[in-house]
Amino acid sequence: MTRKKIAELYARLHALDPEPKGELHYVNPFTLLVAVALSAQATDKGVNKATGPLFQVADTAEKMAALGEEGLTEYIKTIGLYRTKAKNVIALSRKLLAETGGEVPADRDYLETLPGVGRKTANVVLNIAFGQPFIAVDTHIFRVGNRTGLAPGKTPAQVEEVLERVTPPDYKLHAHHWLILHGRYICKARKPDCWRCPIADLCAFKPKTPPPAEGKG
DNA sequence: CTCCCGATAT
DNA sequence: ATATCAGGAG
Repeated sequence: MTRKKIAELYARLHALDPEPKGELHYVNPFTLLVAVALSAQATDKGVNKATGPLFQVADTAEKMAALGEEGLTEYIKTIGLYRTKAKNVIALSRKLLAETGGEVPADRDYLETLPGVGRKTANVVLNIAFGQPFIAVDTHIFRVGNRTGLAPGKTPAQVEEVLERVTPPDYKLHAHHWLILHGRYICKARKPDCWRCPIADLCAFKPKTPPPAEGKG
């Protein structure tokens, strides 16, 4: 995609949503870290349903560690991959407690040493909790980057590298949310709503199926 | 590459 | 019924 088209793409997403926000619930960097760790292969709504009661009881590494694996499991049983997640969240809470006193460091290399925390989760925490211009590539952004031609890549790491390189500096802080929200509500995995897409004319993907029939208005 | 794994949309 | 959902580890 040309630099001109890329600038136009971001300008439109910006105009439509000047202050885009994520939909995972959290109250501090630690709860954001946990919420994102729980969100792998799960919906935001499902995660929020579980973290509501959970964070009321445990909103710090110390309290989370005190819950223990069995205690945490009772809160997150409704989330997919819950056994692995319970193990990881308790382990990362204990690790933070031992190594930083429970504080979440704004350091990507350190964050990636935590169990259950990879590149994507670390980038989300740095971007959302600490306001740093990193672009976390999740399933939505991976799809949007490839479909549109904005950031093609065979792996999330490649897509991230391209996004980092082609995204104008002024847009880097919000690029993550713009692209993820676009992917969630317009550029959907199964049936993308290209007919109401604000950047369709800039996009490499051309749908074969026509828009659904209008209800009588 | 496989495994993990319940809820929801289609 | 099945694809998908704010992935990460072995």
